[in-house]
Amino acid sequence: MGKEPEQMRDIEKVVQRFRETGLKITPQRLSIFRLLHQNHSHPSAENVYHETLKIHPSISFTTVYKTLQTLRDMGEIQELSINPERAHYDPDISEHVHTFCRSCKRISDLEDSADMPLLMKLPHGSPGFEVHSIQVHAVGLCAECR
Amino acid sequence: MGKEPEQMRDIEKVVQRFRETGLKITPQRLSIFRLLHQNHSHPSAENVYHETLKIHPSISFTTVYKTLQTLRDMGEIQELSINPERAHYDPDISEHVHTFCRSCKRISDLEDSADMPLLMKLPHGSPGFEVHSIQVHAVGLCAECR
DNA sequence: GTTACTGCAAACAGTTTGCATTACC
DNA sequence: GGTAATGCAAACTGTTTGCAGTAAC
Repeated sequence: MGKEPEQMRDIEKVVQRFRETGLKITPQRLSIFRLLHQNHSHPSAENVYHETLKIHPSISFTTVYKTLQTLRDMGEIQELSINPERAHYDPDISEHVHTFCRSCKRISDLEDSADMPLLMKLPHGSPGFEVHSIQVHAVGLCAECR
Repeated sequence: MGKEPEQMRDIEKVVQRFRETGLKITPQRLSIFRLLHQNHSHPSAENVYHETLKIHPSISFTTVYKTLQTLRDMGEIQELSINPERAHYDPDISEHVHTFCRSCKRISDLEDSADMPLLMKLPHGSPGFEVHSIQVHAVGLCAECR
């Protein structure tokens, strides 16, 4: 069956944007792209590094770090400021609510974000402030940690 | 005229909670309490340190840092994870929307948070997740930086 | 061949801790 | 007097950079 078509399309799009911008497609980068789109656990840079290490035993943290920066600057992924200890990354750039567990530090998507579109209109009314994105974080304890 | 009654009450409450918990009221801590309640600019630990330095020229960053931790752990202030570079603190623990300017890094309160109570109900529906607080951040550019 | 990426090592910045001294209660 | 806070200095952790060698195009 191969890979899921959704992910393949996502990765193809990123690859195309890289080529258009004159950026190079390296095996390391491809692995990072794939990892981000397969894994929806909102990994930190360190997490991404350790995972890609399984495929590229000689990849450096610097490469992972710089690739994440590039993707973020292109708007292909969003950098989450939820965990004060480190940044986490999300390939899903649509606006949705995250839950953050204070105990295990896990970040999850809130499934039922039905009212989100309505919610999004809210801060656009701020006088003079140009909203690029909205982050909504529910901070607390997950089912396992309670 | 003296101090505004609101602030005095807030500070009195904190002082009382400290006494009840067996924590000591020092001049350094009092200055930090006052500063937090007078200044609504969502200061970082460094900001608080530099401001208190004007009153206590020998205060250390460690003291400021530890006092902020204590206040946060007591739930008297909230620690904001908006700016990935550093933590900011807010004595207003009511749920309200913050704007964060990518350029000048300033954090402000969104005045018009009328729909906030409605908004707050949303993530409480997450199965098994116990919500302690909700942070809503509008990230973008402020009027001055545009 | 040219240009950009990789990976190393080192620098950085904010945060956190251990401990002796000092101050509050 | 007993207990906790202060302030110093140093350790820590995640983030960021400079640069020589390497690989993509």
